[in-house]
Formats: sequence, C-alpha cells, structure tokens
Amino acid sequence: MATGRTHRPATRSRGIPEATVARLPLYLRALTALSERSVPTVSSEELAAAAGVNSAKLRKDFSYLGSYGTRGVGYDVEYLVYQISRELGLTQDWPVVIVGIGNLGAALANYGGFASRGFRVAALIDADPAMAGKPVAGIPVQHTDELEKIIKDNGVSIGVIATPAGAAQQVSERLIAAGVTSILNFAPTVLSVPEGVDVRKVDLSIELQILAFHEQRKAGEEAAGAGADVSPPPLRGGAATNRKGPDGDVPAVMPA
Amino acid sequence: MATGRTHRPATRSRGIPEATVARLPLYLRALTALSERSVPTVSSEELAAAAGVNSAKLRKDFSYLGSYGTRGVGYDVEYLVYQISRELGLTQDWPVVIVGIGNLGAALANYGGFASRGFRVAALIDADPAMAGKPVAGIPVQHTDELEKIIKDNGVSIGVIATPAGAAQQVSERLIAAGVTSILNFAPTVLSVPEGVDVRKVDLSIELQILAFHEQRKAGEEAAGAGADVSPPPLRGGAATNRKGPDGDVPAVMPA
DNA sequence: CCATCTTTGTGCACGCGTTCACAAAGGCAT
DNA sequence: ATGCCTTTGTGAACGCGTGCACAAAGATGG
Repeated sequence: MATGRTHRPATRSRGIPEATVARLPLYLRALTALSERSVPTVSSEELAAAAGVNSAKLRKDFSYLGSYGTRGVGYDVEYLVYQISRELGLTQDWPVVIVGIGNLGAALANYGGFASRGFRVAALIDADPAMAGKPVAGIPVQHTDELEKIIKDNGVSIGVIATPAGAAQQVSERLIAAGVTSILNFAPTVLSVPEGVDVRKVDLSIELQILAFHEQRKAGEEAAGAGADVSPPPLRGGAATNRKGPDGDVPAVMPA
Repeated sequence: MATGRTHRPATRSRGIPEATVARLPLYLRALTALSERSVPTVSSEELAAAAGVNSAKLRKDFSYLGSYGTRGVGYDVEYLVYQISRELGLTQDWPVVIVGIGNLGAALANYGGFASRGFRVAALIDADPAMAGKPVAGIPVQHTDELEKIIKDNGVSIGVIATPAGAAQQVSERLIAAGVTSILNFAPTVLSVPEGVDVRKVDLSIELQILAFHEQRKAGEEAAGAGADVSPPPLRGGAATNRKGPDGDVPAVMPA
C-alpha cells in the first residue's frame, strides 16, 4: 500500500468512510474487467472475490453510495461502473503535472494507468536545464522556472512529486502556492502542507522495510530458539557509520 | 501510501501492532537524519514533529518495543536507531529480485533507497529475451527462465513485481514456488497467494483516484449549489466505450 | 397468484487504533 | 539533599472499520 494519508483525522467526507473510498478504485478495476467481457450483472460474492475483499464489506461499501443492487440478482455492471466513476470524480478530466523527471518520473510519465483513468499528464517539469525540451513519453520536459505558469495555464490541481528528498518540500510549496491542492509524493520525506491540501505518500523503501519485518518474524518463528534473537545486544551509544544515500535519502546501516 | 496489506486480519505479530510497524520506518528515517547531524537525544515531541505524527502515538509505539526513553530527557538517538533497525530486521542483508524491467522496474533498480537500507538487488529478471544481458543500474538483466535458479542460489525471500498486470499472477506463483514469501506488487492486479505469503501492493493509479475524490469534494463544497452534482443522471445500462489500456490495465472512461 | 430461492442491505457486536490526560520517573539547580 | 521542572509511559475512553447473521426484497418457476 502506498503508505497513506497525511493530516485530517479520517474525515468522513460526505458520509463516505475513507476506507471505503480507498477501495472504490479496486472495485472499479474489477468491474471494468467484467464490463470488457460483457458481463451484465455480478453478485457481491463474485465481485468481492475479484477485488480480493470480503463480500459483506463490499455490500456495506456500496450501501454508502446508494442502493444500486437488485436483490436476488446482483449489481448491474455498467451502471455501477458509472456510479463509482462519478463518485470518484473520474467523469471529468484531471490535468496533473509530474515534477522531477528522473528514473521514477519517467516511469510515471510512461505509465499507462494515468491517461486511461481520466488523468492527463499536462506537463513534465525538471530542475535540470539539460533536460528542458527533451521529450519523455512524448511530452517535452519543461524547466522548473515555468512551474507556476504551467499550473495556472492548465488549471492543474493535482501534482506528482518525484524529485530527490531534498527538493520535495520546496517543490510542494511552489505547487501549492500556484494552486495545487492535492499532491502525490514519491520523495522519501514528510511534507508539511497547509490545511486543506491533501497529500498521499508512496514510499518504496518503507514498503520493503515492512515486508522485512514480517519476513524476519517468520524466520524467527520457524527457528524458535536459535539465539541471537531474544537476547538484546546491550551496546548503548556508539557511533554509527553513516554514508549518504544516493537520492538525498539517508541510509540506516547498523553498527553491529 | 502504498495501498496496503492483503490477507491476514491485522495479526498482532509478537505484540507489535501492524499500524506501529508501518510507522517504524518513518521514525527510523527521522532518527537517521538526526544521527547525521550528531544530535544525541530527542524528545517525543520533536521526533513526532519530524515524522509527521502525534507525540502520544509515537510514545505508545515505542512502548511496544520497550522502555528506551529517559524521562525528563528524551530518547537516545543512536540507541533508538539501532533498536528500531533490529526490530525491523534491517541488521541483516535482504537479497531481493525485481521482475519486470520496464520503465518502473528500471527506476526501482536505480532507486538508492534500496541498497542503503539493507536491501540488496540480487537480480533483475525480464521475460523479453532482447533484454537479457543488458545491464540496468549496473546489473545485467536475466531471462525469466532463470527465475527459479536465481531465487534458490541467492536465498531470496523478497520479490518485487513490476510486470504488466497480465503477467503478475503467474510471476508471483513462480516466485512463491521457488521460495519467496514476501512480495511487493506494483502491477495493478489482485494477487491471490497461499497462506503465509505476505503481499504489499503499490498502485499508482489508485492513489491518484483517491486524490481525485477529495479534489472533487473540495470543488463541490466551494461551489455548493452549482447543480450537476446532487442530481444523479438516471441513465441505466448503456454500452460503455472501452479502450484497452497500454499496460494490460483497463481504462475507466465513462459513457457520459 | 403463490411458494421458493437467491441475494441485497443493515443492525449489531467486537476489536484495533488513536488520543487525552496524568501519575511516575528522572535530571538539574540550588 | 531537596524541590522543581521536564518528559516519558500508560490507563481509559472513544471512534472507526470489520464481519456476522438475518430480515426484507425481489426474481423465478409452477
């Protein structure tokens, strides 16, 4: 999971729980697949299986949107696709800008899932003057100087930050000042933003660390009693040898 | 935020709540930054601000690890860095493989955050024979045929899937059969995996859709009463014009 | 038109996670 | 040594999310 929202203590926006909102795209994807195969209706049980969730949860989620199902039959696929899309705001076009066209930024620009879901890459922005004009995914990269103008000219309200960690906060401030109110942040930093601005964070390194935790736990359970686990090495203080990470991020290599 | 875990109803692994585990990497990053600046101790208030969380939450999180603070003073930075790293299993080396070396896979291979945190890219794997041998981020790409051998020879237990959606399930099955028990999935599909295998999903498109929802809500609140919002278009049924998305993913463009 | 069967929609209970608020603990100055 | 001040660690309350289980609703067949 991208690691989550920032600020706002789970505001139930217009009666729809945040957890439900997070699942709607999942349902939408499953429904669109069914729609392609021209399946007319689907039961909560089937759809839940396709989306990888509990069927009761799915029904409750849909109940927040209204009563769109037919008892004894299921849900009309096309109708549900439309309703969810409308609820998510995908019936309109969302111009987005991607700031920071490194490896990741380029990958994002090329990512098909953007354009196909109502999101249009309005511009690619990078601080490196050498990048300016160079086309990535068919779109010419523009220099950071143009940022404010681009945002305003295109009416962009969603920005994607794929810069090094060091630049992220400043970029976010410029985006917000220019009118952006939603940010998808790939840089490994905590952005501090004013009230009213939504930030979602995707942090690859954090995801791996969480996996490592579970992995270690599994390994520890199997070989329960192989020492070196329960006994805490009592070293206190002691200089950690720290090397600076490549992308302005900081490594966490341990002394022992 | 990567979008979250699959299966396993929030198992409290060894007494540490899942939500806490998810925040530990965040604390670790803030602490490592402090460590670099040679800050000896830090209060829960300061550290919480740096990590972007509530200080009470942080203290409770740390209380699950043990009593590592000193009242009236705060926490010893170095010691805490070590304890969290150990808890997360970052004191050991985790070999990972990346499957699917497209734009995203290449970005991941080049991502510095991996190597710097105890994760070592053991191999890059792609199904395209033309890619074989070509170095990406200094590591030669190997063909999918070698997958099982690579996993076993390197003792890999964590796999990263960056393939198109269509290939993801099959790749996951081969990874798991070869011994992988943790998967970080970037493909926009629900993976079904056997008990005991952890899957975390990062879905760029879903994150954007969630932002779009909030963005729409904000816009709707400002112009409360601009019509076209509360009145639901009563079209029922009706063929959606569906185009196939680039990466095997499915678009959700609405009829209206 | 009635009986039966399927599937939705939801009331309810439970558990996890968050937050408040405060007592206990330790440093530090005098 | 003693008292003050800072900060931790946690008990307790609350709210959100989840899942069970069932009644209501509707389709379908006779």
